[in-house]
Amino acid sequence: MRRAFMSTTPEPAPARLRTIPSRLLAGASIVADRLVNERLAAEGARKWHFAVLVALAESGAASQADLSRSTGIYRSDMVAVLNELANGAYIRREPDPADRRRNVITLTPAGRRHLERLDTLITDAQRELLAPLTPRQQDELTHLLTVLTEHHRPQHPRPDDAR
Amino acid sequence: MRRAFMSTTPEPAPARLRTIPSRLLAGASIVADRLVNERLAAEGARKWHFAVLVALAESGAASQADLSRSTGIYRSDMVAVLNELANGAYIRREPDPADRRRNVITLTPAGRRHLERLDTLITDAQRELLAPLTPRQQDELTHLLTVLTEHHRPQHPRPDDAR
DNA sequence: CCAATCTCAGGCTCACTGAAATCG
DNA sequence: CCGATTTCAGTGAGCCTGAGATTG
Repeated sequence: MRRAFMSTTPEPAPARLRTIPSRLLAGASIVADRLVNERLAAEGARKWHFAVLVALAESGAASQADLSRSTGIYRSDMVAVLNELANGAYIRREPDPADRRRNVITLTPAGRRHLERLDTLITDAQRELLAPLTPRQQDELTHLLTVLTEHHRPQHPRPDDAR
Repeated sequence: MRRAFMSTTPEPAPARLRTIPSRLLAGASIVADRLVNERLAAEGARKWHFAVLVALAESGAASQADLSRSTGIYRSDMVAVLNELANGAYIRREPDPADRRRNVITLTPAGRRHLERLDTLITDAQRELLAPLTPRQQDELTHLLTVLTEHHRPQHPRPDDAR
């Protein structure tokens, strides 16, 4: 039929599978994650590090539960992420004198610099991810995904009172 | 200091995080997967079951390596999926007389019926997923995701000769 | 000798649950 | 007693690697 150079016969996915939105989303998400992680590896970081640092930079000091809600990381996983960030001296974790159940997480100057480095890497990754689309299409995709996720909230059902 | 009446404050994600395409894709993918899995649970199935059954229905009998390439499931995981499908008598797995390294996987009549049930469930899930978008937007999203994933191939670098 | 297939035995990340200890 | 917070322990899916045995 098609007289192309199918030398190594890649065994294409059936049409019935290729157009399923949930499969396309999964595929795109894997591509995106791979791009992001490849970049962040240069700084020995993972995407959650970036999310936590951004949240701290935007809202100032916060408790772990606050960070969990604003970044979408589960409280259980937050512990490990904060340990890693504290090891790099990017954050400080101190008990809250006003409410001694809480830890207050604070961004250090080193953390702020780290954030700016990660921000560059993340931005590069997004650019590479969206490169095959026109600027107009990039905005449209972002918009459509925003509508989708907003509508299906609680997308992360609030890590804590998820019961 | 801070009065604690903000007990149920949802603590929104920072703007700097909310608009990052890779994060939006991850969020949408989670929503989609949850929707799909909730539906498939009614038949005790998972999404890979559907993918394998579709591939078999479209291309007829195939080896496990073929199925791996056309569905995107890794050869290691394929074994377990085929075991599960064989347990339900949805497929048969027999050695290929022409090439005794291979197994020939065949769809049974029960498998074909199972596929149609799963297809309905998957279709329902896609409809619910895309419900917040207009039909025009649904097509656009599918198109944009297709361009993205096609461009960034090998998205699953061909499970077997990935070396 | 090289390549492909099937299988097992892991790896890691991530979403998610349960429960204990502490505190308001 | 109730509810919120931190932490630990663990599950299960999904993506991915490596290696051995068999066959072409």
